[in-house]
Amino acid sequence: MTVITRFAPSPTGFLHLGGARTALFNWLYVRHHGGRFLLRIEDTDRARSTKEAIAAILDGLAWLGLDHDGEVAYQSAHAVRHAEVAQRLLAQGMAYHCFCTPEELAEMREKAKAEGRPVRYDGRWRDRDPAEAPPGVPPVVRFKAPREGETVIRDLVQGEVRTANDQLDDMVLLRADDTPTYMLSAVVDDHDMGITHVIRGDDHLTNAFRQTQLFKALGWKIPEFAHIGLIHGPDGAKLSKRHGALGVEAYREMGFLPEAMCNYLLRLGWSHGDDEIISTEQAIAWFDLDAIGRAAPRFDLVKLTSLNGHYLRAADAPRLVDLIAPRLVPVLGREPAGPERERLAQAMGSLKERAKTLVELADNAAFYVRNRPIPLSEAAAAVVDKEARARLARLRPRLAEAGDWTEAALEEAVRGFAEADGLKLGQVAQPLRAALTGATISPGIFEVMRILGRDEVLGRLDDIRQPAKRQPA
RNA sequence: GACCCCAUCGUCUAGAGGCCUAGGACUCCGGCUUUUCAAGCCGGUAACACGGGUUCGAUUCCCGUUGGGGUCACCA
Repeated sequence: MTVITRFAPSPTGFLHLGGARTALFNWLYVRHHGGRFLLRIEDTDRARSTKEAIAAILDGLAWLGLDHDGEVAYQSAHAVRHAEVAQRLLAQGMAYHCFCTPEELAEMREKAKAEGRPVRYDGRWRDRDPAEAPPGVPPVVRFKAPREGETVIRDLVQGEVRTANDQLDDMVLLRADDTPTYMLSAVVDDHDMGITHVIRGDDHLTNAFRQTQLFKALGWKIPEFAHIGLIHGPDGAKLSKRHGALGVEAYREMGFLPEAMCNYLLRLGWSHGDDEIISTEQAIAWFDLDAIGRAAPRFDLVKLTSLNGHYLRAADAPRLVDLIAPRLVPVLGREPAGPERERLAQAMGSLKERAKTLVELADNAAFYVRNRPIPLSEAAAAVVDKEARARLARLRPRLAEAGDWTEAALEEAVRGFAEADGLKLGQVAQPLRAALTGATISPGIFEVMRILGRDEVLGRLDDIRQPAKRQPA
């Protein structure tokens, strides 16, 4: 049997973390077993669905590298088919017209609540003659759900879960305006698309019971279900706006790499022994549903950040230069060009060890391409006091005359100077660092000098002699 | 409230009756290295929610309690 899964987001917002993880699991399951991963936009609520949301979801998936097979399906395009299925159920006596008004329903709910009874539709039109229908009330079509017995689903993650049928009321299939509801659309589309495995958030677990009943009534094969725990915030409650729940594009903006995001999301609720760093290839080879934990995991930005640091260090220089180039526009006024990019590429090796996000990386790299005179941080300004400036002034000719502009030669020159002056290396290196990078923290100073080049180094040393002309950082 | 689900360090988790003196990762704290900061390496703090069973033996199985979560729309 070919495995066919789907990711079926409703386009009412960005691709949030939970959705991204659901998509990832669906994608991995298919890539592992061989099969098709379909994408279906559940836009049956046309009032809340937007083009922007669809674009954001598509962008998010593309960024994460979760490519789907075939064309994107839009659920709204199948509305006629869905309605036909409802009519068929109606004709077979497995569904019925309900003439309750919204007000009547609200009243029913309130009364049940007040009496401490479960809030459900009481089935008052289930066996009533449509001839008794009140005038002017357009009916909805409700599913005639079984009232006895129980519905059991064998969930691939949650195990066997059962619910008494009297806990489930008669759901609406077709609204008063004849449009299909989610419950109907999802079942019909899953059947029509040949979905074999429904992997989705745990919040759909109760829907699985109703959908199972519908599948049965229609005489269709029921797909396998796998309900994965929802991602929770630090306080244990479902990730929501109040936790600052963000779309994946926000994490991209914060400087996270897609591979770090995928690795993090994969390890959130799923594990393979003690493995932490897992490549996409390994993930495909190892992934399976039975290793998914049943409990809801909490989102931990610190761990994501740490993982991102790892992938940043593993990334190659040209790619990182490409990624930070747009982030350098604020300091350069434009994206870095040829020679600047070359300089950045050379510096990337040691720069990436000092950053956990692309934001940090760009910040730390900026001094390499800044125009002179470079601004000094407060701490750096404090380092280059009068004495330190005098020291640098004495060092300058030595550098100007240095034979080779290699790290070894530069180190020898600076160390020799420090020794001759009876100084510790740090007493020379820190002022030098401040003058050349504008900060008290940077990669090794000799590497910085080498990459900056003799002219730039001497120029920046000259700049430091006229502190009055500088702008504060 | 009803129904359903869940429960190992702060967090993500390993563990599928004796391999557990409960392992790994992140965080945190030390140390090494050192021109700063990282990275790296070494070391440390930190958990089986509670109560009953079952068993020669429970983190692992069963029941209950507690705690947490999810769902109860003409939304998806």
